[in-house]
Amino acid sequence: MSEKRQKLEAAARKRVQRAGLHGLSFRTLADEIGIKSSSVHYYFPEKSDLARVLIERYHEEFFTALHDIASKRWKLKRKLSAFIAIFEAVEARNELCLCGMLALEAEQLDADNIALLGKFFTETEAWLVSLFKEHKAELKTTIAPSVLAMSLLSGLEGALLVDRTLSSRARVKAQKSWIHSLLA
Amino acid sequence: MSEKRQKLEAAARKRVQRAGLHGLSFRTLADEIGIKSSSVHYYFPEKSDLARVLIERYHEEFFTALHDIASKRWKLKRKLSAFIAIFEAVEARNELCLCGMLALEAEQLDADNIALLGKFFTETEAWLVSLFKEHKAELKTTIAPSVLAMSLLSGLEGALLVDRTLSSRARVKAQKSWIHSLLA
DNA sequence: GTCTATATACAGATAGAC
DNA sequence: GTCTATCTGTATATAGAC
Repeated sequence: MSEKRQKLEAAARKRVQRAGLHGLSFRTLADEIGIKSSSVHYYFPEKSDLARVLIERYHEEFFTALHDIASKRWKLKRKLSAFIAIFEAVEARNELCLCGMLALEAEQLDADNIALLGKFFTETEAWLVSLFKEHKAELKTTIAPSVLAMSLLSGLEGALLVDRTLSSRARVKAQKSWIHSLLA
Repeated sequence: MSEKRQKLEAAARKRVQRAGLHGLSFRTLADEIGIKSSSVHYYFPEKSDLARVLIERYHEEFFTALHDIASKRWKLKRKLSAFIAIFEAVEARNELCLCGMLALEAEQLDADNIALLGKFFTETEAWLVSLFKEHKAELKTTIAPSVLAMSLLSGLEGALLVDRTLSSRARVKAQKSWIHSLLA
């Protein structure tokens, strides 16, 4: 992948995680990289092409991190902390989850991209479910793993959103202390 | 309040809860009501004025519902179900929480409106905290009421967002079953 | 690959007549 | 209160030269 393309993707992603897809324009994106907007169209013919690439790349990187965590010989508590740390890092950069942001803009996205978002969420939940099942002995709760997985992911996505309006990090922290209270 | 003004607010609110503030234009809003966009400016000089009114009205109605719930002689479980039902109703209309939607668009809002969003979230959490304290005996958990409150609200906001990409209602349901598992 | 130039559409907002 | 008309800005996208 060319250097320009990489710079474009990085700048676009940061902008989307802060201001949403509609908050990203080809003009300002081009300005930031030092080219003209018509040149951005050379790399991404339409805006939906750019959105698709951003989601796919985010998905890739996110699951690379998840696989890293899963491969470690750690206790459940530490693995979950590492998972939550991904969201803490996003929050520390004053950003939102790319897929969470785009989910809110679903009305403006095409069906393909919405499907990619759905895939991101269900696969993340599936990863959590397998984690909970693998470490079943370390969980002291009767809540079903799938409910736990959905609640944790929803909670983190919502926590980023609420915290943002208050310049706080308390809600992501709350998610962490809630989930930790269920561990042996 | 005039009838036109009321119609405008209702239509604007529905549109924002589906497509966000940027997905609402004075032109299409005017078309829907049967007036011209310049007439919309008569009621709401700038778009931020409309946003402010929408947040304030949503806040009002939301807390009217909360006060109704709090005044009932119900068990905690039933009160929490009624609270969650507010979000289920939003989801059933294929909408998002108005404040959750605007939180994602925070970058485009002015400071006053962001403050109103923060107020909505903290007051809702405070309401939940007082509810948990009032019904302390019905709670079988060591999790602090404030953590519980933040987790539940974040969870519901995030659940609406994730469910939307999957045309599902499973995540709001998961929030309900998670919180119910903590009740005596 | 990148540019200039432009087509086209739509946004928020205002002036001034009625 | 509502209109017509318009200003101004910005967006996506494309054509065609270099």
